[in-house]
Amino acid sequence: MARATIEDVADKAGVSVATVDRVLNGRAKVRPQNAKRVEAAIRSLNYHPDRLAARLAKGREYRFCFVLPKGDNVFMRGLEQEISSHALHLESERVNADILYTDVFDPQSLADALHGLRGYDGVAVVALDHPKVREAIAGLSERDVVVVTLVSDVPGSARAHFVGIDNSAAGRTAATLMGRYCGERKGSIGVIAGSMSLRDHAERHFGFMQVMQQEYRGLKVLPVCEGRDNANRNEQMVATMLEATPDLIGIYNIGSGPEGILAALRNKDFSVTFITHELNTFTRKGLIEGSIAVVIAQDPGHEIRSAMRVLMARCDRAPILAAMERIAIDIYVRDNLP
Amino acid sequence: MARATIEDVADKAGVSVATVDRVLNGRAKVRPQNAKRVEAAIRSLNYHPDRLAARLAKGREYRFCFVLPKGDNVFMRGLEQEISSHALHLESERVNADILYTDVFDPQSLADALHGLRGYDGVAVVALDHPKVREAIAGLSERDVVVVTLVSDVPGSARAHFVGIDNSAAGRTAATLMGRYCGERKGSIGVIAGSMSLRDHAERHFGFMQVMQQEYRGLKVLPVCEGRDNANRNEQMVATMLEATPDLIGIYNIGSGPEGILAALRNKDFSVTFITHELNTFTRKGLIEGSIAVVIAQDPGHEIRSAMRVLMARCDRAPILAAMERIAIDIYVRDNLP
DNA sequence: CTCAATTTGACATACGTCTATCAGTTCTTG
DNA sequence: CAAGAACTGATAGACGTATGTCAAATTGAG
Repeated sequence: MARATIEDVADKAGVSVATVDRVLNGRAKVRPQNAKRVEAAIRSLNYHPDRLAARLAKGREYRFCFVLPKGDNVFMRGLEQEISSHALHLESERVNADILYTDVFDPQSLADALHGLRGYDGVAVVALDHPKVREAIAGLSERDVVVVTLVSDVPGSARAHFVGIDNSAAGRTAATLMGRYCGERKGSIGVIAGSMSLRDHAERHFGFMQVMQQEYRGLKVLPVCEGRDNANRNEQMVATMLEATPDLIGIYNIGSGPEGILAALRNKDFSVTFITHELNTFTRKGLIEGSIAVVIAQDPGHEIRSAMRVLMARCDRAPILAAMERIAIDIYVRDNLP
Repeated sequence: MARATIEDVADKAGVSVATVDRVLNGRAKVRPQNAKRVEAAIRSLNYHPDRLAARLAKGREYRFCFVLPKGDNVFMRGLEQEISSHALHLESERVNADILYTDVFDPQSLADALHGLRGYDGVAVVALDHPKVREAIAGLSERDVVVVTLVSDVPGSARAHFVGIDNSAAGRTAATLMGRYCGERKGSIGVIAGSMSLRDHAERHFGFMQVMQQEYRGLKVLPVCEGRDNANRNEQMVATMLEATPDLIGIYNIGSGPEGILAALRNKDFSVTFITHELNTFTRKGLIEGSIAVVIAQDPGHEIRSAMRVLMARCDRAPILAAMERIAIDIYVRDNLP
């Protein structure tokens, strides 16, 4: 048998389609007795409104805004590219996606940007975990704007969903691989981060330390060096580190700017196990030539598509499919590159 | 401005909507001169038919059939489960998915099953690479049934698409991780497969050997043991192997039945690096307790969703988004389990 | 039992496309 | 240049839902 329509429901419940519609969309008062019968009919026919028809009828346009950090962070630029290429693909789904750039490191300007957004049905934001930002998210939410956090979460805020990975698990993953790759060898492990005030960096570091301390006591983890995700600073820091630490056998790069670290390691003949995050031209090349042992990544394409799907579903008050929206912690070695 | 409709195109081209429709859907002959003008109008307005409206109007029902091996292979049962749970989810997309079970190891019965399919718009098949199967796929294709191969490909056949991973790359990935995990240690590596006549197993073995021979000469790879994916046989084979090979330091399990291998390794105190395929209750538990070092996997949920999307797109003659349909070779360690 | 308030039903229009029909126009061909 | 063939336009109905209007039915209060 074909799908049930709203008319079937009306027949079954012995009321008119108008009344079914009133129940479904809370359009007007319906006597409880009738509402009950409608609901029973819906259940017994397993009726679900046809989303296609509903969207067509509503002529709804989804207006979304993606709020991204400006700057030359390769990963963020990748996200940006995915957004534009998807907005194109989604034109047939009536999705309009704008991109707004803000300063990553300044909670106030991010909060201001969020407060200034008008006319959007949904907002996806690469957020900073700060009270001002949390409050801005609450503000949007109150105005019925669906908010999802992207890549970096603001736990406990009014966001409807977080699209991204568990960063402390990512850090633990890095540690396990570092420990296993180093095997029986003993020595020091250097850790480079962008800034420990970035929640994702701090979380990765936390997870990394947790596993290293519990399971790989033979490896001595050096204090974090903060390079602000800048390749030149990273290069300099690693060069210094190499001089000061003759027994350095591994480096974990928590943030961006791996090319600086690679430059500093150039003449170490791949003897230092280097684990870093995110897949891009530099890290891809590093994996292939052997200078990078492992890359831990999240798929920006998946994240953008997931954010769009979640925003759309939330706007329609439709359920989402958890398994489909889970963002994986991807491990790449030379041989499983996409 | 809002999306262009078929009417806008008709106006712009100075013809009627009927003519535009004839051009779009090849419904009847249109004078070349008019066809040109319509196409120009489509381009200049960047017109794309609204898929929602089109689907609604066509009232199209997609009828798909998934052809899976019968038996108790955990991975296949996982696929099955994903199909049913998705068919449910896709009821709102008008997708009907049946499942047909066949004998994996018999090309003739698979070919017969394929020949016997009637009334489907699309077929997804976990195939065997055999001339009879290839011919059966060609037959379906001629009757305008879209065929995609799932998990195991039939290269050079008339299938429209392959949904699955590159198995020789998966084997290489396993080898790289095995080599790195073993580090400086020297010793023997055991390899267990279901059957080398299964294309995916043979390919994984090929990739594994390729990397081991080129890069990890210190490790001696033993000849493949074929256990028909049976846990008991696997257990027995590994027990024998352990006795005969005192320097065994790693096992690569190409196929299914890891629980047998785990049983045989029980009292080895995790000193053997065990790498196996696919995520399930056994391998998940093994990763957590430490008896399995790495699991190489493909996401069955993703594969089913991808197969459905590809089938739908091909039926509509719509393009697919390659990046979205790429199935990744997933690497799991204890810390990045979903 | 009456009157007003509340609830309901029937119907119309719209969303953008598909499909079909039929009369009307333009083109071929002899 | 007439007859037939090839093409085109106008229009209608369908898909399943949303939304609005208005009259009819039901209810509750007094």
